Amino acid sequence: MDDQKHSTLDDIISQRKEKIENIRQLGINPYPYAYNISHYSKSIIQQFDSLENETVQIAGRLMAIRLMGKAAFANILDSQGKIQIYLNKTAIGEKNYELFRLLDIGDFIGISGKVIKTRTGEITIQAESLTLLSKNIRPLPIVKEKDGVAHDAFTDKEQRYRKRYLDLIVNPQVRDVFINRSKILQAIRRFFDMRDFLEVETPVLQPLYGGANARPFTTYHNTLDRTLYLRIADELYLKRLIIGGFDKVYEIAKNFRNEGMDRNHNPEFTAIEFYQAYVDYNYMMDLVEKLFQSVAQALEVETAEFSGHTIKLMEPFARKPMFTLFEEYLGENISDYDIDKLRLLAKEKGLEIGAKANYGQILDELFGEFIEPKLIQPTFVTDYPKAISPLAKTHRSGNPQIVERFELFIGGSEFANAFSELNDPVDQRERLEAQAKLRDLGDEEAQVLDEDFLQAVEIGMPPTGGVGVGIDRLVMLFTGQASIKDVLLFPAMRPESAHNPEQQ
RNA sequence: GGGUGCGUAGCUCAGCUGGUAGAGCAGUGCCCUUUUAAGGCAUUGGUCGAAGGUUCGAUUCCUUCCGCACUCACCA
Repeated sequence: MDDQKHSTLDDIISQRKEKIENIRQLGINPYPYAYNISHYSKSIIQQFDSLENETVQIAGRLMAIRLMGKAAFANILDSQGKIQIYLNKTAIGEKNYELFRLLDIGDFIGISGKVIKTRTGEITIQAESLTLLSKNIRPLPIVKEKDGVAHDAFTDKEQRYRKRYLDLIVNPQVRDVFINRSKILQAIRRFFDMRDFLEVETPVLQPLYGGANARPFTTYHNTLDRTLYLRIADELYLKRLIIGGFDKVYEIAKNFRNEGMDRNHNPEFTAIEFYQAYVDYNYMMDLVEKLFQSVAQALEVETAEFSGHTIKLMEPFARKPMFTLFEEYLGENISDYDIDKLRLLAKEKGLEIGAKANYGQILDELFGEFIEPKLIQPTFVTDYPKAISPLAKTHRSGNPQIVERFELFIGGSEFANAFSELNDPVDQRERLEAQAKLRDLGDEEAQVLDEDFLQAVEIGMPPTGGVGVGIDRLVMLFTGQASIKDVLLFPAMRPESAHNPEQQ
């Protein structure tokens, strides 16, 4: 017998193409146009008592075949989960059984049949008819499972990220993460819509970029014959809308930053920014706290497991001025330190500080090193140095070095950044001019002076509170994922160029 | 960017101090009409990430490069 067939990947693919021809010769279209579904796997299992012996029609992907001569069990995966089907030659007929023998794991099929329980008690659909819905020609990773333990699971992270469709087919817990991501986005939109915020869209392609300290992506518009930048933040456009008279606006959008990639950073990431007229950062703190809690409610959780800690989400978030935290964690009241004393303190604590660092930057370094990692439970840190906050209003206390700004920290990382927005046009111009000087001195992340934005502020901006929240990180918190790649369907990956040198 | 580790069949993994590779699953053929990591018998399948080097001989040792993970630094 020369029926043995090789099984390299190419062999398997050509075998499956032959099967497609065989199926066509049976008079069956391997790629039909539609199929009527009456139920999904999960609803059949949940409603078994009322569905027993009823006829249902389901469709999904064949994930396992246990063939026994003239009968077979198989598992079907649909959008809700898996269910077992049972077929035998007598019930489905000669021709359909012949078709079944030409099927492979990975094919889509439709099954019409009775809901039964097998001898071992598994809810099963006893097929009365079988319809091929789409033939697979490239083999899937095979994952087997017993007692909830997956065997030979598809675990290679690189392959999972590069071929997310396989990851989603084969790893059900991955599907859940992205379902939860969608629920989180829905909850956020509902939260702002209920409070009469207007959802807006502002440019991704910008002649100038601003609103954050970051390096941009650069692109080029042929008709305009000029360089454009991909947005690094929504801030300056959303403020123009507050100036334009919308009192409450929000935007959920991709930002692009031409910086490093690691488990907390992807070159494109999603953020929400929201602005409200006539309120200050205290009001916004309340709003952020309510936002997090309403997301928790939408997911029906009160805590989150994140970076090895149980985060309590439903209790009031701590609120502490930066200087108070310094006193708590470093045992020193540094509120009236000048730059030299700060520099000395940093040195004593063994922290390397660049020679050009200003007062605010040294303070920020100290904070990032000694305090930030210790802020595990949700904590609003308030009142930041002015030098690192060019868009925030000077503190009402009168200390000219401090602005009204807060950041929310959870599990040692930043989740939100907010200001009482600077609306004094003269002050704002001076601050952006100071940033421009930093740029001239070589700080690539310093902000660009946006003349149109300054003119807008000169037209008059009401007192305004503004907040930015990183959505990917929020999803990491609520889904317990340690890497941003696990909450992005298609995370940025370096090209696999080794096998395709032409693509370079 | 630095450090550590990894890259072997479609998938999951072995491969000891160098002698051109093995298993399970998937595939193929046969048996099997309530199985469930179904089972039984047989069987195919690999430029061992890429390129150089050492060697009579490299999956194994060395160098460089590519990719991924972890980690430190930086950033949201």
